[in-house]
Amino acid sequence: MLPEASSAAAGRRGCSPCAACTVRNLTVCGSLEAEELHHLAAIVSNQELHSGQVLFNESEPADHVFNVTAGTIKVYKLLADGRCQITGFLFPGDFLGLANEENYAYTAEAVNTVMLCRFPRRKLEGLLVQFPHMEKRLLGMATHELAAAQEQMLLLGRKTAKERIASFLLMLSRNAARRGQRDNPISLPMTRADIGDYLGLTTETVSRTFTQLKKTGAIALQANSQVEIADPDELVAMADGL
Amino acid sequence: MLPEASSAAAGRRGCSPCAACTVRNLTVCGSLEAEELHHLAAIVSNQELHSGQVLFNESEPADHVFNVTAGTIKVYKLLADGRCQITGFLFPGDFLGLANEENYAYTAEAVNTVMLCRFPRRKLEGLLVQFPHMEKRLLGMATHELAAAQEQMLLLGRKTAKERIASFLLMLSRNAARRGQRDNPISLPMTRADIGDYLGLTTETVSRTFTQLKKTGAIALQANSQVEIADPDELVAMADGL
DNA sequence: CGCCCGCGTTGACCTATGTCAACGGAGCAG
DNA sequence: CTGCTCCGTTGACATAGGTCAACGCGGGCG
Repeated sequence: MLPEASSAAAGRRGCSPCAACTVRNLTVCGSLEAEELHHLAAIVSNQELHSGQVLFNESEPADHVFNVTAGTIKVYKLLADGRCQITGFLFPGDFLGLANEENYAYTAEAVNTVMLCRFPRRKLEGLLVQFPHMEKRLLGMATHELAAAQEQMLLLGRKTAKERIASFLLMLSRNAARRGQRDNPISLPMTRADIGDYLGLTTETVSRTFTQLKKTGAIALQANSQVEIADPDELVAMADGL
Repeated sequence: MLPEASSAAAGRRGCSPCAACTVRNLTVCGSLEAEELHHLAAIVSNQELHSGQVLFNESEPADHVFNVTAGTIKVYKLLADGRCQITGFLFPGDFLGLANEENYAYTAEAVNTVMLCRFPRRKLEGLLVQFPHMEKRLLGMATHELAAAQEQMLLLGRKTAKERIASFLLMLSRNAARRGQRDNPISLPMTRADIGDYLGLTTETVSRTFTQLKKTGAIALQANSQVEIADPDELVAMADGL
């Protein structure tokens, strides 16, 4: 199954699959020249995951790093009694698996059908030495993620449920725009429980808050888990606690 | 005042101040050879801050990066109505000011008297090109911070007040150990309000939780804001929600 | 075709933590 | 010495959001 999907993808993309990659410019690979891309293509393999499948578990040996090319991944940490904190949703162009330690610091699980590029960590580290470009890009991406993490801490530590939901919707909207997709009716591939676990709320509170925003006319819920941002200014003001 | 402090520090350390730096091995500078250190020493200047002084404000142009050599810095983000989230406390050996964007993403303020090394960002970026060592180390530090940020999200999103305080104390203890200091009576240079703003709690809740831990015998409050961890195992269990 | 089962929603109620207020001690300034 | 002011602590009370429970819908499977 997997090899088949992999070769099919490679076939679609010609001799160097990476050269035709549609999300390349969003990620590490965007920093490379055609010649360098070949080195990358030589160590990459493709992988497909279905909803609910786990890519790797927290504290497993961190042998690979990945690039999402399609679908949505959630990344989370668990407490002993099952309490869950999702630390991020990853979309096409996002990178995951980077770790200092020998082991992953979190679990990664597919939210819907996901396509990934998979790189053996050792080999990628070898390439980093050859291509400082890439290391620089990686540092930039890590710095960017760090800023996002700090924003999320502000949300988790100090925002109300309404502010959290508003911030979340705006984040998704901006994220979609950054990836070149439409930014207004946004799609929520994840469940209410996932949203709750990301925002430090319960499903019930997420649901109630959505209905509240719907009633005030800030958003409109459409078919297929699409959400229309009816009043963007209002939502922005809400997200910032104004 | 500042130049005086700076030259005094340089004098104490001999011709290349960095060579004698006691926190060098904890930070970026630890990845450099003697020769490389000279390049770094050429662009560094020293700075002193007193309690409450702001090193830089959120959204100010990010022209410098810093290394803490003594004291404690708090780094925070504010909401329009004054709600505050401290995203980190920085101790000797910690690095701050890294940003992708043109501007700082947070405010940095001295908790007590602080000594810093200050690097012009442009010049440091120039050195990074020459010394891939350093870029690698920086990436490692960013990755480490990212893991810490995810841990903090779990804390803010899902832990109870007691679990937060226990986690906080253990974090400080481990941090002190990493810097080669004693790890048991730990010192809390920051106020209860600061601790609250870091843990997403109010001063009152922080205070109440400390007294609760004191009563159960898990910790003991000593003079000079020192806290003794009386029952480490108990505290660890508490921090993990067991 | 009809039955589950997972998901979202809503309601009633509960509680951890926030809010508001008072107070005592330590350090600093006059 | 004396009186602020800041900090930490404690108490009484309020509330946002959690918990528990019920229900409806829609899609996949038998």
